[in-house]
Amino acid sequence: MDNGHLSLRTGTGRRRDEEVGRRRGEIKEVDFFSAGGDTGTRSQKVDGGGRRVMHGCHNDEVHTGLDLMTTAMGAAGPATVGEERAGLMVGTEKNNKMEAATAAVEAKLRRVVEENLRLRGMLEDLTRNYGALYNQLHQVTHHQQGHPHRHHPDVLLMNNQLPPTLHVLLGRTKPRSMQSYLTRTGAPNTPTTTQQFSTPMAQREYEVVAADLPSFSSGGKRRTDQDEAAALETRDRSSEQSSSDQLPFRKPRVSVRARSEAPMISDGCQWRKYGQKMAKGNPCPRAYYRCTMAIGCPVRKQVQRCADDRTVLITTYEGNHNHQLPPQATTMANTTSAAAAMLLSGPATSRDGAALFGHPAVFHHHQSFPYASTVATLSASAPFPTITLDLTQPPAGANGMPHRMPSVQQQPPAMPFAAPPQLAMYLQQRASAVLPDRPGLVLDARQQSMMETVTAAIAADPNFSTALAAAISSVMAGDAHRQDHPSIPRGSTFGEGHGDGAAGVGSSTPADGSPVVAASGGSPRLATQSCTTSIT
DNA sequence: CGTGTTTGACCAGCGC
DNA sequence: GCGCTGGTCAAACACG
Repeated sequence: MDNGHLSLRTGTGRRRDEEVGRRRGEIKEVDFFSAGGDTGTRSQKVDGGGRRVMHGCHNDEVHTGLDLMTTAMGAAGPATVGEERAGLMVGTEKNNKMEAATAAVEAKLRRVVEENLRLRGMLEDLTRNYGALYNQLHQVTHHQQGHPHRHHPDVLLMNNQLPPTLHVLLGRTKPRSMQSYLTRTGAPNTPTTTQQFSTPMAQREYEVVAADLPSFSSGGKRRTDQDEAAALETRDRSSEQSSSDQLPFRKPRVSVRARSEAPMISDGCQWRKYGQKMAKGNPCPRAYYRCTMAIGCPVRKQVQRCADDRTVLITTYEGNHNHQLPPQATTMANTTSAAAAMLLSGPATSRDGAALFGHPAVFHHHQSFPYASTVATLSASAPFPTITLDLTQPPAGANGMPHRMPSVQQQPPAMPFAAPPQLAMYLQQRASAVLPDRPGLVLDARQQSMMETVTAAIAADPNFSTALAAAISSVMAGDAHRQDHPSIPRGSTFGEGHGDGAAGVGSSTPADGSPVVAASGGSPRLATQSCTTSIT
């Protein structure tokens, strides 16, 4: 890339640059990446006298030609016939010179356009290679460090590319578990898997999933003999299966960052606290809950305040509910599923995602779905993928996202729950639009599993779902979408739209009195009290 | 008394 | 092998 600049800035063009720069202090760089046809136009500047001055390489001739014409036909016109004849002869000679100069300039322009295209190709290659290398570095870093949650490189990457409202993070949450997984699943007996991890694009080959295997297994302990036997049986069975349908011990996780003073976000399910631990690197304890809406429901969640910002509540869900969710959540379940499908259908979720990145069609997808690339880049990197929904940041255009309006800073209005069907339809349409050449998009098992987790974790509560929907919609649709569906808020920070957890219960509590509050059992007060003491 | 929380202990995995 | 850490269990406790 630099070569292009250097080679094209040498010679007369560079001298003229320097000259002009001395006189006016103007731009010395040439935009090589503007549209090929208007390269010359883009490099023109208007000097103080209104004349066009050409900057950059090979423009001297252009400037000369134009000046010849303007001076010949301009202010110093012929005064007499003789002078006119002489002028015509002179003009013919000048026309010939001008044509020659024009031809030379055109030839040079063609060369420059070709060079421009070549440089653009180089830039794209470099971009792709950088992305691939970054991911490799990321993977290596995570193998070497044991604290993926802290200053996650994915988050840094996303912060460069995503609107702040919704960070969809599909990354490994526990690197060491990969080794564990490989060990448990008999990696030595599955050379394909290990080889995949050692290849340059290894992170895209983590096609190990667990759709139908035990939805939740503790990394912990105290298994009964039956459990152990079942686990061993599962292991044996898994080792016999292809690597594309196994991840027997962990479900994908959904982590939600929400700014709330409440001790726990309302997600519509009933939870029973079964433990609390001090986690390393965080003065706030981590509370462990399991779903009690149905006997044997494997869903667990962890609730912890962010160490850096105590107002941020991090809730991590794991596992899939084995029971029906509240009916009012069905619509949003579809919505989140559609959103997850689209998020997970990013270009790099394919095995050759890096190669696809530069594909024109995919590039088009990036334009229409700006963070798909990020999702894709990260989606295949984890055996224990985690979707992180960051609802703590205002969906403002502070990061310069062009599709945002200043008004998004406004507090979102209470969202009518009638909106989600529209959003669901929209999301599903968008999911199709993202990959038009893959109309029958089929998620792999891991993606499907993650989708289920997303749905199960989020779908239960209208308020939570609304906030999530607002975040997703604001990111994906921008203001254009809001014009179509003005009832959808421009974004919502969970907990702000309906007050704190306790206060927010009223608006969402069903008439039948069934608990919608984030609580264990039917005692909201107890739950609040408990959580207040446990999450401080 | 039933239900849910608290909290210390236990266990497994991992790194050194 | 040892220590650290995350995750879970279960007895003790609190509350309605």
